[in-house]
Amino acid sequence: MKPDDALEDALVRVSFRVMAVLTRIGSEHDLSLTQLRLLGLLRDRRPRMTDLAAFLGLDKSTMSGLVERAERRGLVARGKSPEDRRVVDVTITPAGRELAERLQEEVNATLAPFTDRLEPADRHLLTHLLDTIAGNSGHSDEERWLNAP
Amino acid sequence: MKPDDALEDALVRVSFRVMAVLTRIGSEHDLSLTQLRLLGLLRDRRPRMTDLAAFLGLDKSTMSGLVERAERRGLVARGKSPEDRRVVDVTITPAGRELAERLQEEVNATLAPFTDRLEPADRHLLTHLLDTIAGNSGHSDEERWLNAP
DNA sequence: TATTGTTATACTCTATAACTATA
DNA sequence: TATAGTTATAGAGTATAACAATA
Repeated sequence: MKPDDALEDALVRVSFRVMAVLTRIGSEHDLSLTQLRLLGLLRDRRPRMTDLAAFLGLDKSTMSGLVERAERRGLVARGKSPEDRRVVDVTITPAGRELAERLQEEVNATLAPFTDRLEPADRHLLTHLLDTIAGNSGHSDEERWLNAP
Repeated sequence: MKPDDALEDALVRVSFRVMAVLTRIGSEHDLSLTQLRLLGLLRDRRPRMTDLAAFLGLDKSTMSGLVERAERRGLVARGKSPEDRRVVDVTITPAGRELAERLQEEVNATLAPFTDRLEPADRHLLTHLLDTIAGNSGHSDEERWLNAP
């Protein structure tokens, strides 16, 4: 390991811990990490199946199963597009939205004791630094880092 | 969402991106995120099955399958403990260690372009802040955050 | 022909329950 | 009895390949 990979290592370590929190809270509601993310995505989007697969870095056939199981639980709905009748638009249901909001609150509440180890000024600083490496400051690179299955 | 959950949100967003990198690099070597982590854990440990399950937050039966598949690929080995003949110690093989090191290099190289968006001073600062919230500064809280399936 | 989505298949990951073997 | 680990089973997540419907 190169001598100055300390930041990369810290990022990976913290990420595993955050994922552990998400996995636990998800599983308490019978949701996988992927279903959790699906629900989060749908909160402010109404994508077609192909878009979802691209967002999540999954095959479209995987999306079919994912959405099918979420739909069976009443969390999302599938609607055929009137313009292009091949297309399936996916939407979140009221129940799905309610669950997504509750989950986010639980996640934030679980993370809070750890972020509270920092002074308010350091919290702002950390937020800014994370946004910078994620490319969320100014020009929205968003999603550039993701996917590529 | 409370007005000042910005840090929690940034942590979750960055973590998903880091996980996407790990997932992609793992899958290029036919390794799941869990196998990746298993290999990482074994680099400096020689745990029994039960310890591994606790570390990873998995059931012991899940560990059996995980280790069995890794063993079949020659990445890890199982050895019966001489003291307590119920116990199975898991070790990484030379091939497993080599792969683990290559993977870590790939991960760090993939993350580097993003961490390089920061000045060296900010990189050190971010590392310190991440270590602080993860509890890796001074008293080693380690693993406290993890698991709890 | 090309695109959108589903289905069939196969494998990994995961937990629960039942089991074996030690202690 | 209690603990360490495996096996049997079942379901979710995943990709590949083949397919249907639409463009």
